[in-house]
Amino acid sequence: MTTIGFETHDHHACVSDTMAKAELRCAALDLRLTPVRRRVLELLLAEHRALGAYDILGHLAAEGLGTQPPVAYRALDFLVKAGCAHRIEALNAYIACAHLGQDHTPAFLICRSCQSVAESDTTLTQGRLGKAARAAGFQIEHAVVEAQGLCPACQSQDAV
Amino acid sequence: MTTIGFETHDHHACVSDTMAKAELRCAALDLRLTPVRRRVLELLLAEHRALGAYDILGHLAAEGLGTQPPVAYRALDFLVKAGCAHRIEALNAYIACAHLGQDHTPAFLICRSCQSVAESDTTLTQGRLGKAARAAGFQIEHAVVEAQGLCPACQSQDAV
DNA sequence: CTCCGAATTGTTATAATGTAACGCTTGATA
DNA sequence: TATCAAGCGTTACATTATAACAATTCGGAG
Repeated sequence: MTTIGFETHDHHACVSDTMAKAELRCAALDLRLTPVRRRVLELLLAEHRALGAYDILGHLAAEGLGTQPPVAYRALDFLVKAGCAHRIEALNAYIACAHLGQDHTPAFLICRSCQSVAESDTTLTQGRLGKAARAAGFQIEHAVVEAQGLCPACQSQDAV
Repeated sequence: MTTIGFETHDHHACVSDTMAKAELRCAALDLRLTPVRRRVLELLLAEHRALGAYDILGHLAAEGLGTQPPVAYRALDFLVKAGCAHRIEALNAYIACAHLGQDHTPAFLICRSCQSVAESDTTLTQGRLGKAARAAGFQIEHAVVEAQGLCPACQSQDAV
């Protein structure tokens, strides 16, 4: 289980690496990473934060890539279905996937102070929730796990 | 860890029991369970399903208890803060708490076919997510755990 | 190469969800 | 009874999301 997001890291490499992986993934799955879709993924990758659909749309509009809501929603839906991005339900927002290529069930750690989001791995059917589901005869298909709180950096700042 | 929601049960008793507990809880906490708030809780309890704010508002309007969105949202916010109801982020909807009186972190099993919702208990800081959070130095304040899939009844029906 | 069909994009309009703000009412209490 | 905080009614608006259809583009079949 690895957590990505709060450590300092080579962000430029992190962005270009992930874009490269996304290219490969889409090619392999015969999905078309069109200019709008590619740009939306870049925008998401540029931050380790969740962005709302209308934030994205603002960037796209500024760059002449689309002005109406469906443009942003379509690109985001594509990226989510392709596994290149995740939707954060608690924020009505989207974030680039930090575990591209691995089949995984994401769990998020969302900082309420700086809005950064870390992506951690979980497994669907193991652990407590899986146990409870089996006991109830419930068949899990998709899980939303989103923890909100304070990231390490913001804990320190609060203490000051 | 107990799961409530998919078993057949004495629903009338389940509703009146929970209303009684809610009365006590609000009295104990010096919170006012006003007519609108009480009615909203009853509406939520009447179903083991999540209801949207505008579903609730529809009922309230039909009963002359309020016609504008803030009426429903205020009552729902009150119930959530009072611990008598939970918000289901993945559905933008609300459900009555099934573990009233126990301090708990709810986890939900949401049937995509019949929309029924079961509430299960989890603990915040134990388990995999807690482990990952501690490893990352993240301090969890609130967790959203929502699994979507098929409840036992709907699994059988699908098989037919 | 050209045409076809499917996928994608452009656009309009609107639906669904959620909140800010302000004034009135009510109920507890000093 | 005067006062004040909490709750409620209402208007108006903000934010998030989608339906529907026309126009365009792309890749492959012929």
